[in-house]
Amino acid sequence: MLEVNNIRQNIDQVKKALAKKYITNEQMDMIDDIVRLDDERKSTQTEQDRTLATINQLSKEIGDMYKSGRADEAEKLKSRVAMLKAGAAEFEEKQRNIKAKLEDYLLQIPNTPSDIVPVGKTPEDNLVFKLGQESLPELPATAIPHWELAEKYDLFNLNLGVKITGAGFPVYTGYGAKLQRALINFFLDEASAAGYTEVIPPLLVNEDSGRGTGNLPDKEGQMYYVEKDDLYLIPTAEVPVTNLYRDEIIDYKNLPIKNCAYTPCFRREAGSYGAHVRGLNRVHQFDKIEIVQVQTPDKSYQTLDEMLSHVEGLLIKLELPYRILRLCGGDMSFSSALTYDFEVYSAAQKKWLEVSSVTNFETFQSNRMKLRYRDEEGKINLAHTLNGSALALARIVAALLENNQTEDGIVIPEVLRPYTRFDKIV
RNA sequence: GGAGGAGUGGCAGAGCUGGUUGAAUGCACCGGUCUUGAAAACCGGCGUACUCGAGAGGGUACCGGGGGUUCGAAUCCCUCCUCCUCCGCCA
Repeated sequence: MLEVNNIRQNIDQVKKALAKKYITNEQMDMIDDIVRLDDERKSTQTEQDRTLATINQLSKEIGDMYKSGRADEAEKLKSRVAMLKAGAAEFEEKQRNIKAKLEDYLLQIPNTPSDIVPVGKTPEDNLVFKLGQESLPELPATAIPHWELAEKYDLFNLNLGVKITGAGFPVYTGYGAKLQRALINFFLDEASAAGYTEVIPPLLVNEDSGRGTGNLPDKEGQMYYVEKDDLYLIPTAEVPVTNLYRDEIIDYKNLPIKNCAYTPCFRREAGSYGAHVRGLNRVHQFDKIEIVQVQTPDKSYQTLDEMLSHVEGLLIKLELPYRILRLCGGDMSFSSALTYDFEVYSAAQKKWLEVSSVTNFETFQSNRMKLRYRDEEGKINLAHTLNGSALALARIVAALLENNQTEDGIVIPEVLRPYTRFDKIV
């Protein structure tokens, strides 16, 4: 959620920046309405406060009158207070309506993209910020996609998932399951080594948490919802881990906060079916290690770079061909100020698969969740929040299987062998 | 799930027969005096949000959340949430 004062002070820059996200004319108009509504909110508040102050004053006098036995005078004042109260109630009603509308508008305005976000509408317009290698691997003609490899080596089974749950819920078996566990441990160890504190959060969150990170109300349809208990299954560990600091004021000495968490992630992915979602390319449940940081505004972009190097380091160690994209305004998420996507090349499908998304939200999430910090001077400000996948498993597995297939088995990358305790899937 | 108790400032803990209580007191924390330095002692400061004001400073709201009674509520009533104790059930 954008800060009203920021909109107020930099309205032209805000509008210009939001044009890069291709917001609608309706949304553009809301920006002016927000300032107008905020003016109304202030003046109403002032009037209301004045009325309440008078009521408080009179109530005190009434009390004194009763104490000194002037009950008749008190009765007279009471009727005056009654009138004032009616007025105060009106102001309150007015104020409630203004605030609701203001909030409604504010929630519909996406975050302003950073200056360096490329202009563009679709994924084709994303900037290839870095290509991890000079050429892409070429597999022999006999190479097969990962879902066929899975069948050949009994690594995972989607039909079994259909039987016990439904489409998009893979059942990992044997080497496949072990590979999964090895990757989780590898990623967690790497994050710990990079200074992240490991967290195991709940996998279900309440509405306030969903709202805090911006998943509600914007992406309500993406999350599984448990109606009976009014809880949502997490689409990413970002939601519980960032919300750990909701409504907190953190001392600047304790920043940055660096947390990592492994969790399964649940996504409904409503409406996306067909050939491009085959195998592990897009599933409803997958495992992911997420890194989350809370940082002061002056250092958050430095932190973003640090997170990028961390993720890049993982891909290098896994010897996977990758590229880094800087997302264009039209392709980045509602809450993001700047996002880099990491894609790995899955050589049998000849496809780039997104395996990580690293984002600086600046104050967009912290404003929603009132996540603040106290600076050297004791002043309280909104913190910046950032997160990134490090990494998302299902697609990493897909690429690993495809790229490392040989005549006599699938070769496990060197760094993973201490974790898998086998060199090759046969 | 059933019965009972409780939720107050960073923490501990008063107030809860309604009226200078945004809230005693202690601890913690910050500044100062003293000291060679430290400790102790003493003095002062020490919530958040919104709002008015150039500033000094003022106003409003908040004692788990929401609603109600009243001229006036941390204090009374309703409701929801959470925690504790006992019983039941269970990994």
